[in-house]
Amino acid sequence: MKSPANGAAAAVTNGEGGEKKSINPELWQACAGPLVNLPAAGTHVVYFPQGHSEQVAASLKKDVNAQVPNYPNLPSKLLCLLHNVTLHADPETDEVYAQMTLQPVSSFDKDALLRSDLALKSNKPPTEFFCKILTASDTSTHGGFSVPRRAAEKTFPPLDFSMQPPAQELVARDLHDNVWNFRHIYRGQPKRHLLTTGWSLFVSGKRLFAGDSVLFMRDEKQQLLLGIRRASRQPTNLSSSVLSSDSMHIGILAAAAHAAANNSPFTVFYNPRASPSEFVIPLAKYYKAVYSNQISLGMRFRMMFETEESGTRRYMGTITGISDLDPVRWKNSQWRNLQVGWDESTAGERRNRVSIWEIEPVTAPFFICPPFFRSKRPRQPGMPAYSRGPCLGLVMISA
Amino acid sequence: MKSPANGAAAAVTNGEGGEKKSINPELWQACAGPLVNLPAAGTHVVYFPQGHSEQVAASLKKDVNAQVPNYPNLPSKLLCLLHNVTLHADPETDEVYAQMTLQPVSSFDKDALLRSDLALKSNKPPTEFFCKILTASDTSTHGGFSVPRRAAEKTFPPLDFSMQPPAQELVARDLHDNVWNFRHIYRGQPKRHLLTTGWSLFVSGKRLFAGDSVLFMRDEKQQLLLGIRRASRQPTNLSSSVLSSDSMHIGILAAAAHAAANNSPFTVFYNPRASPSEFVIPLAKYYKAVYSNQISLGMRFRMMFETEESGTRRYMGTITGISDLDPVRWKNSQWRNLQVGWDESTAGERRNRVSIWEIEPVTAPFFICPPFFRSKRPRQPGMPAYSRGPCLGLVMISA
DNA sequence: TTGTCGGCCTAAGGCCGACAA
DNA sequence: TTGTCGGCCTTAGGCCGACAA
Repeated sequence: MKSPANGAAAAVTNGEGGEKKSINPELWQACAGPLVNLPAAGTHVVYFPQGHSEQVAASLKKDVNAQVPNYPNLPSKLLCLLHNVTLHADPETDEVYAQMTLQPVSSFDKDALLRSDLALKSNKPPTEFFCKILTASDTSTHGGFSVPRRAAEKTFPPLDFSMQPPAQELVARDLHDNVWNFRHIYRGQPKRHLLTTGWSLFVSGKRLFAGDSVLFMRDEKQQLLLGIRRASRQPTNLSSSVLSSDSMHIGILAAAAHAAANNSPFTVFYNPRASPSEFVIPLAKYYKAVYSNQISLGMRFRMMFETEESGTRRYMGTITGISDLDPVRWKNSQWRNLQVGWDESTAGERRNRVSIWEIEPVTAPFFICPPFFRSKRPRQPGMPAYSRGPCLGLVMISA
Repeated sequence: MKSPANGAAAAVTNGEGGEKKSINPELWQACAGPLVNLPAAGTHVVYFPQGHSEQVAASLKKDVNAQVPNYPNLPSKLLCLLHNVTLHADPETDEVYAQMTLQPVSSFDKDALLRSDLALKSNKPPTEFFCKILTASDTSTHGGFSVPRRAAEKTFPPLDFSMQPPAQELVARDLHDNVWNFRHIYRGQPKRHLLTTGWSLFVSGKRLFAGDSVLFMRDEKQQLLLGIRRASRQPTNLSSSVLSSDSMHIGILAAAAHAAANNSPFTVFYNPRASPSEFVIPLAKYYKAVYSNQISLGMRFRMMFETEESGTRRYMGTITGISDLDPVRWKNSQWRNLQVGWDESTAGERRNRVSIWEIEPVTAPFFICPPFFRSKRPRQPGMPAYSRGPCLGLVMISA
């Protein structure tokens, strides 16, 4: 739990048994976005096959409602021990994703909950970086890259201003540890920071277009790191030539069902920029949300969203309904079972369904010493059904 | 069964519900290679999940022996009705593949066998085309494409030799119906055919390298068609960021098992250049092989292979063993259960295991009126077990 | 017959400050 | 502060026949 970036081991695997290079966890996190929070290896998590299926659907631009058979023996959530987390980046597109090895377990004890909670709280603050959305000028072959002033001053090594014009060579490494060289110069009238020589090689090599983002940061050795984020939400339906989308959906469910039936480990890939929501939730986060928040119609809440330029901001909303997202296949599932409306009319693109662990209720702030640290079943009967009922199946036993 | 290219419907789908453009079946076939023979829609086939699994493994450069659970209820072969065949090409790589909708059936009648046999025989001879492996000069930015003399004379529109030098504009369409323009000129000392202007755009657009192949053909309207074949056998493990390879293998098997249990349709993708062998076999082809060929150790046979430049040639070999490829998961499977040796020492790269329908026995040539057109079980007990036993499950009933 | 090279010309790449949003 | 443009120079692209495999 003390390894970098939420306990995730960082590795790139070039195919089976291929050479492994380490991926910088801070750079991975920066590329993944400020809302992504991977659970720590060795802790307990709650896995939602429904959300996993959604990610596949999103990756394929396909409807979830494919010809997928029902798996009546597969519950809508699985309590799992997270054995392993490795960070990856697609060698072609630099798309970041994480591989997690999960093992279903039938129960957890107080200690597991404490460890999960501790891991959540021990998250390092994210490393500082700067992120710029590329303009038409940045990506044109005609010129170089215009570096925002503050970004250059904060992230790049200082220039020697006795030179005329001040300039230096920058060396930056990407997620695959590939080296990129840039000429950094401070010139023009008015003066500004520019990357010239080497920049267009980077743009064409990564196939960047206006609207995509580039980000720079420095690691603990002060070395420059370089990541990208693509704007184009167009799902790369590359895999379609190998496997039908039906088979993929079935594969997800069958793998989880098989693992659940045998309590055997299974592997999932989480792609933060492809998926609308995380589907492997730290146990403590899940538990706090379900047992601390009393959900009711009309309830007010806040929720974090990512802004352009990789910032975050909260939006206010109201719970307008509580119902199953898929009443046929996933009855009584907590996966995005809250229907919501948003305060701001510009919030049209925001999702109209969320899960309880994604929101912060405004009426009932979270207390430092929540009731769930009592042993056994923390709540008595008589509470609202939606905050308790679906929790059946997550059995906490005394240590 | 009279539609072009073995009854396959030709379509490109750009994602779910996207615009559909037709794929030229002759061009698809030329890109797929001379050995590929798709079964006709509406006929019966035998589907081998084991072979399907091999294709996924090959696409991922992964071992088949992943953490895939056993599916004891899934037989090693499924008799299916082939509802639908559509031809596709990956929009990124031009990789060709076919999508087939299969429905497991429990039995077939004489008529089904006859229809399958008829479809096999009604295959049109493949359209003529020329295929050239690109040289370093062809792909360098320094020059154009050197067209083999015969190819230019056979496939391109004739030049006007009164011009000095003789030249023309060529317009060719690729699998996606994209148009490529080339200047075709006959010049130099000695004289030769060249493609100049437009060629390098094509090379960079398709990301071609020396060793890849390009092929030209003309359709029935005398329009020029243009396809590519990549040399690089490096599997594009693109899909790895979406689905773990375990889930893919499980998905294949679970989809087939579910369909088999319910006699419901399912969809498979067949990628001729990724897969070592076809895994959807026309019923008649399977039946002839299994019931006409008496396999024994030491038996001599011939087998077709694809040469460079898209030709075919036969190699001679000897059966050296008969055994299960995977005795644990696929017991008594006919999938590549023949161990073979090859006459030519240069045959080192050829497979050491084949399936019975892939070979032509030298000792027992196929007769025009084989015994399997008799109704009911065509052979009596007492025949070698390997040519009969595994056929259980394919039940032919009288019409 | 066709792959590669040197010569030569041209179009695209790429560095610059001007200017304005 | 920074996005886009015109000016101007450099480099890589690309067309040619020579030559040899």
